[in-house]
Amino acid sequence: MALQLFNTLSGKIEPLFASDGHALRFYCCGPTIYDYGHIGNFRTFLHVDVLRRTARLSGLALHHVMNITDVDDKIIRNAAASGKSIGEYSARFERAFFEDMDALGIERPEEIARATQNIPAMASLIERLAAQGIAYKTEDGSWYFRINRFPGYGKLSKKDLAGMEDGARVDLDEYDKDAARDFALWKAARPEEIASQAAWDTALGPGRPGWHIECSAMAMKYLGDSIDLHAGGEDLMFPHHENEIAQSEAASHKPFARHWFHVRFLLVEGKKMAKSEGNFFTLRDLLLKGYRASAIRFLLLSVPYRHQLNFTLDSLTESTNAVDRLRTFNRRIRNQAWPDQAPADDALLELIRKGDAGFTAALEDDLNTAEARAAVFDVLRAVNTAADQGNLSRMAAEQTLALLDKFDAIFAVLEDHDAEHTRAALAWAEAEDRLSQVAPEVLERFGAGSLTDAQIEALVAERTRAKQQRNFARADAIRKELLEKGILLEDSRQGVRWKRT
RNA sequence: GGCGCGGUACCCAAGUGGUAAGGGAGAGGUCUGCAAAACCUUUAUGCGCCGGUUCGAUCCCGGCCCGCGCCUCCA
Repeated sequence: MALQLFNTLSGKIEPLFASDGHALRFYCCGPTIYDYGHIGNFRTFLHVDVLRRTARLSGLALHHVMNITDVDDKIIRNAAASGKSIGEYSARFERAFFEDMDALGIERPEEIARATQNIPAMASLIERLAAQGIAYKTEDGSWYFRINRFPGYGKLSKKDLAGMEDGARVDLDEYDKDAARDFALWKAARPEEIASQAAWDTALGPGRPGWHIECSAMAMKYLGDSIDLHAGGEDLMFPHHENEIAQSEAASHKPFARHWFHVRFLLVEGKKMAKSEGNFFTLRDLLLKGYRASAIRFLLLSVPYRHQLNFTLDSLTESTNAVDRLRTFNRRIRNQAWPDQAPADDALLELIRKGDAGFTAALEDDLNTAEARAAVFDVLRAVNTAADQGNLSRMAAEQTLALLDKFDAIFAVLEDHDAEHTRAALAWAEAEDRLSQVAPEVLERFGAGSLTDAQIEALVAERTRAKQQRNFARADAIRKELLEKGILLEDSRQGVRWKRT
């Protein structure tokens, strides 16, 4: 069974396929690097990541391009305010963006396309539109797209142009363009933009590209006139993606993207998480409060992409516990030797097989991550029960591990890298003089003077010796001391395990 | 006003025309030197409200109430 995915354009769930028979050519609108991203931004990239991983699970090869918008009004404004060029200003936010992507376990696309490195492609696309009279230049030297020359305008967002007549919301007199809905393709250079190195000399005249033309030009340059899939947050549907369609299809006279994928918003207290609302959390905020990167990933993926997710710190704690349970289970099954034979093995093997099939089927059914998760927990409980009763065979354990590997190829939370991401966030906070934002327990557990792994191991060994001598008072004292420093011990037949809480 | 989405147990959440997955939390229990982990039991005669279709609806249709998003930069 192939991956079935909701297509915003058709309004239906449709199979996703590579039209060239080789690789899925897909484009995802990336970040504008004027500031740190918040976790609402990353929700989109996380679900695009699951889409990537599921497509691969279904046998699709990928050619995924993501843009970086490294020139825009906010970048120009902030760069000017700090006396830097736009490149100097935005570099640190691009670095931070990829650090956050890594901490959240998001795979890199096959190609990253920076707007400022693709100006010629944008200029020539505008020239193609100008040659048809669809792009026109205004007195100040800017270029606009003439919407009434593209009859399909509104087909993606299902907007009726007749209901958006000129003058309805926009005062035409403020603009030097033919119709209020016409959107900017090229913005004529202003003096301060030349100072920030945010202007380019092209046949269109000095200036910089509009946001919409960036994506059209880069998608077509890297992936061709007609692409398989285009992804982004739901807010980009209109006008951004609508404008991309208009630009690309008006220029090429071919369908631009066959399949459109939109991820719905993350809410906070019932409202959209947004910079402008001030109700946002960055990944760094949360790591410095002591939440784990894996829990954030798991929470944001647990609600399917077509539903809004109301983010709360409580739900993040729940996710932490759920990830812990999965990790404990994974360690238990992976690190123990299981007998060749076990009673009731056929029934258990069948249950695992069903769980495995259910996991894949759920993902292939429009990326139903909630149901996929549930399939794994079903197996977890049954296998733990069998293991408790001595009824887990080596074969069943291997099948279980195969499912866990498949699960982790999508969810990517079983391997514990949380401490290193928290340490990195702490180092960043120190460098940025933001230590006041760090929760005390994070400082204690991960900051200077916190226990190293070797010190922990030594204490654990000392406690084991004390236990062997039946000096339980000393053993319990060590356990208590470690727990206060965020280290939880677990005794088992296979020895003592410890983990950070 | 136009377009789109949603209202399921204490919280998060899946789902189907035939009688409610899963996670978290709470309570009780088993196991263990004690813990932790794990397991067992337990928490919706009901899926926003009112009608309709049907042998039967949480799931289909109609109306209503509530919430969110887009219609302007925005993941």
